[in-house]
Amino acid sequence: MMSLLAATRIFNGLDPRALQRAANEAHRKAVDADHFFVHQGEPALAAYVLVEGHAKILQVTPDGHQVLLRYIGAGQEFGLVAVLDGFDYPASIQAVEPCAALVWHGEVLAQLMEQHTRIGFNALRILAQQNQDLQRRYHELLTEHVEQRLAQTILRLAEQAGSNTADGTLIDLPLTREDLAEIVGTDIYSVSRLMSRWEQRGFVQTDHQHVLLLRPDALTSLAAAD
Amino acid sequence: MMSLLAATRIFNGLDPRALQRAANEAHRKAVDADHFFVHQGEPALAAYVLVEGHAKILQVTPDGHQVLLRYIGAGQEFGLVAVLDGFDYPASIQAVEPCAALVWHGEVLAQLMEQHTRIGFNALRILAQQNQDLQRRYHELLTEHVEQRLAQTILRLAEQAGSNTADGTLIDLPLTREDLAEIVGTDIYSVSRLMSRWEQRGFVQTDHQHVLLLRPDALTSLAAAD
DNA sequence: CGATGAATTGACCGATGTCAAGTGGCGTGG
DNA sequence: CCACGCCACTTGACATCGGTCAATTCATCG
Repeated sequence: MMSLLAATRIFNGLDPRALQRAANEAHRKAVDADHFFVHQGEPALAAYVLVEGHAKILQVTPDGHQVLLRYIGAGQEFGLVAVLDGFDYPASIQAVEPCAALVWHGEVLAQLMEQHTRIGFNALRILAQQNQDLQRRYHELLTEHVEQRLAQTILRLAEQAGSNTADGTLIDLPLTREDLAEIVGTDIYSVSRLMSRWEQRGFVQTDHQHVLLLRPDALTSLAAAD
Repeated sequence: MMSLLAATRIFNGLDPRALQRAANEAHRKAVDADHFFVHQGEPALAAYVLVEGHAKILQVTPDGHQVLLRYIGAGQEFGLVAVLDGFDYPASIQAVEPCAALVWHGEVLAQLMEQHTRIGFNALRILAQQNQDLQRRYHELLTEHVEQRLAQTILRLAEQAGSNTADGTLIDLPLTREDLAEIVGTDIYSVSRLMSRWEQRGFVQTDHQHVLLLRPDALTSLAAAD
């Protein structure tokens, strides 16, 4: 478990003794596919590091509109705001397959941070990167069209959850048209139309909730199109 | 200067000796209206706390498209990523009026953080709040129309930079139609049309780069409209 | 008083969201 | 094992929001 922790961004660069302490303080939590680790709006009491499976980070509006912010995989953390007082979880975390995570109570993690400033800097780095990522996508949303954003999205997913096959890169996630629509910020019809067109042109191949990326170069140029 | 620092989010809650140390390490930097403190993409070497004036935080795309993320005023900080190695500024900071700021070199601030974990937690809190704010606006962008977003924007600006007058809340910033367009993510024509309509209905009153908010309730209900 | 930049307004059109109808595949239960 | 129903997906027709272009007015400042 310690080597596992050493590979995470939040515990990166810690000396073995500190890692051991962190490991001792952790609990383990498993959830079934489609179930939630945490719900948006709840008081943020604990921070998590995913160790098995993939999960969605998503938000819902009062009117039921859902937005899928991103997917996370093993080694990635969520709920870091738990180290701060008075924060609620800003989003919900839903397992897309059976998942397991390590859990730290917020106060415990805060203590670890006080004694090992490295963890604090790591947390800052993580939040700063999330910020940059969000800013980039915010920008995309303001300035780019649905086709470009969908192309970007598929490239990003292939990068972070893709496995190489003989034909191309297969995205290892159950990915419905609705999921894609919630990421890109459109509806399933527009996604469907674009995917059909790309499939005809041989850029991608889709098969029941799975996407196989054949021509990343083609999508890259679509994404860049002015 | 110490009481000034004590009121900032980043140095909030520090004991006087630590405040004194922080104050000793700071430099002061002034810039004229329309000039920049930092430019997007430059290596982030220093962190700033604005002490006079207002500034814009903005991003540009290679194609010249500009996005105005938010305004900041006295006591607010920017460029905190400078405490981390290898980060570039994610946005540019432009003074909208003559401004002054306190400046810390990234490494100096990092040292302060190591010795006063409180600063680190403050920084985490700031980034977490920025994240939440961005997520909320990301969500708005995905799900809401231009009219709702413009209403939201004006309400937000009135809240953070408004002064109460006999007639209503005056937004104390030079605010062109283009500025609004860059915040909302639209063009000056759409902004102009909406503002005209609202002015006819008596919701707002505009006068050469200034906006006077007369009926916040009306804008609130517009912003909430489904 | 002319020049420059901000703002307005109308006409147009395209991207994209909405609605409707239909296909296909998979799992469940009879 | 079959049939039914559900769910994901597709496709077409249509409506509309809002972005683009063009022309004009207005205000400010040198």
